[in-house]
Amino acid sequence: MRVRVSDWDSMHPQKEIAQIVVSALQSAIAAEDLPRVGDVTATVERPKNSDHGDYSTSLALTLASSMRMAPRDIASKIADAVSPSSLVCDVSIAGPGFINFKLDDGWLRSQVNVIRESGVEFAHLDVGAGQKVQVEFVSVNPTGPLHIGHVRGAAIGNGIANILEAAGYDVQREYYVNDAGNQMRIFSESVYVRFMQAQGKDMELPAESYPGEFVAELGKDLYGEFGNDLDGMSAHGVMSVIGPQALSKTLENIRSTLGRMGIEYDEWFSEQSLISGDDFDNSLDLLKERGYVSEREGALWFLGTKMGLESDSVIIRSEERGPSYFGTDIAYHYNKFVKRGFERVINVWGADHHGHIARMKAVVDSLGVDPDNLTIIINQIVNFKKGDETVRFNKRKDNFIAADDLLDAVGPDACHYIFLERTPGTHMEFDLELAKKETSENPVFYVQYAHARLCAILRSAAERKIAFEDGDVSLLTNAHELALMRRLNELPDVIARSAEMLEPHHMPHFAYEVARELQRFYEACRVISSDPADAELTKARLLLVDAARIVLAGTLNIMGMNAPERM
RNA sequence: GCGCUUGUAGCUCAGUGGAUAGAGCGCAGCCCUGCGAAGGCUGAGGUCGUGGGUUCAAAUCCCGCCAAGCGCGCCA
Repeated sequence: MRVRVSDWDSMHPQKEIAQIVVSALQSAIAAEDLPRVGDVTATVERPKNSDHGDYSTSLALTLASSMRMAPRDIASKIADAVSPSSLVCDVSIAGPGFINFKLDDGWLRSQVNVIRESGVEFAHLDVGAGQKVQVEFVSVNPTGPLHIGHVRGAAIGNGIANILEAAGYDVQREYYVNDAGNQMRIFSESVYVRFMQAQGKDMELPAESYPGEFVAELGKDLYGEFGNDLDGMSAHGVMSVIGPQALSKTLENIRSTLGRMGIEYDEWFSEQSLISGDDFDNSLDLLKERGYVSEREGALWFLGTKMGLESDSVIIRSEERGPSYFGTDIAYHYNKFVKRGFERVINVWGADHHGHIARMKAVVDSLGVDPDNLTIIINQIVNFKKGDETVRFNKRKDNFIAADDLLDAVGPDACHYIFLERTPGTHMEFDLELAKKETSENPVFYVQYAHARLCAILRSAAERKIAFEDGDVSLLTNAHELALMRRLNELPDVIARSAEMLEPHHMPHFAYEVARELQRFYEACRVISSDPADAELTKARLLLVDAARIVLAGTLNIMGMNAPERM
């Protein structure tokens, strides 16, 4: 028999209990209390109803048919075989055959000290085992500032990267800069026309152009900087000077917006470098070698149909023989997997690119890389709501709202929280008024307020010169104290699940639950007491408050948010 | 037409094939001589879009249908 617990390697309660279940099952079988079975996966979940304990497994129900026994009988054999541990104080059988586990109060209390000693790292895992993972996100064309729709991808990509880091992966954050191809040429031409207009020349934008204000300003600025030096130069010459300048200014604009969100990239990867270097040629050679390329109608095609796709796609266009966007994307993924050796790549894309997923997976496959190593996360577009009115934006018409406007209006923290709170697949509605509200209607505020309140208590203790380092956690016996400790110790489970499923939305939900448990505790348990008889209890509760502060701040930080000490 | 995504409380959203489907907001009511009331407690509110199927067990998996969003280029 082979028993699989899960893929997790490091210590957290859920996984510990899964191991307890597996050992119990194995020893019950060894003792011939239960029949032998084939492969078994032991899943331990957190029951919805807290009356059912802290953790629960339906293993007995799953085994019932293969063991030809009543589920409750199997459950009781497993439960009897559970060996004692400091983690669990009670194992019981309930319902049709669930085995429920209750965490030991003493263990929960000891964790207060563990959290205070190790900081939020107490919840960090080694499931990633240092595996090289790349998270590529935002990657908006550098032809203008980010708009509000891009902020969701930024929050999600950054959140996933932070979570994977906490789970022990070696994470690289990357922005793919589309600085080659058609779009870039049109951008350069638009900037050039605006540049000439700033000079007073009567010139009109070509049919294909970026008519926006941003490009107009860019042309004006560049004229201010370079106008005199470029006098009398050919159009081509001028463009070759101001084109790259316009690009770097635009990238600087994007970088600064992301910087406001606290997002820093390890690499801004140039599309052009794939062509000027040898990645494009090498990836093409590899595909040719493996038989996935053919020439037809003057163009070079990727034979997607050979991989089960509906159609083939152009790699090199017939007319000017330039690589298509898809062509360079092949080279880009070749570079990621083959050249740079990422074991796993996660791309966060907007919903308008979902048609590209199957193609990209097929490309990776045909390059000889397991397509499962490429995960593409699609975030649906966002509707913004102001009161009852839906705010529409449209890039073509240039009436889009800049990401910076959103950050000005509601702040980076609210953006992180609200975008992370919903799963990427929801066609979500962002309520602008709510995000701004400084009341408990707004979960962002509720959570940050809870943290500020903890800090206020600790400040107050400091002012009263209460030293609590030597406090005794065994005095923490109140139901609200225990409920809070239970919650704090979920963080490793939450990180494990978020990392495994690549689902950042568990983080804000957890942060909210911590804040709520905290407010209940605060309401029920006076922390700093003026009664000398309570001096020891005060110290113990301050230890708990400090541990809660560490967990809440750590959670917010993983979400890319600040944990304010005052508000 | 084809493909992808979504459909759960009045609204915004969670929900790992499992136990009585949850939370927030909103609504009704209640609670503070002290650490931050920017808070806490209680209650009402559901044909899980719809029709079949698989299963000991389905909001969850499979198929059909309906509705919404997005995409189907030698654009990126």
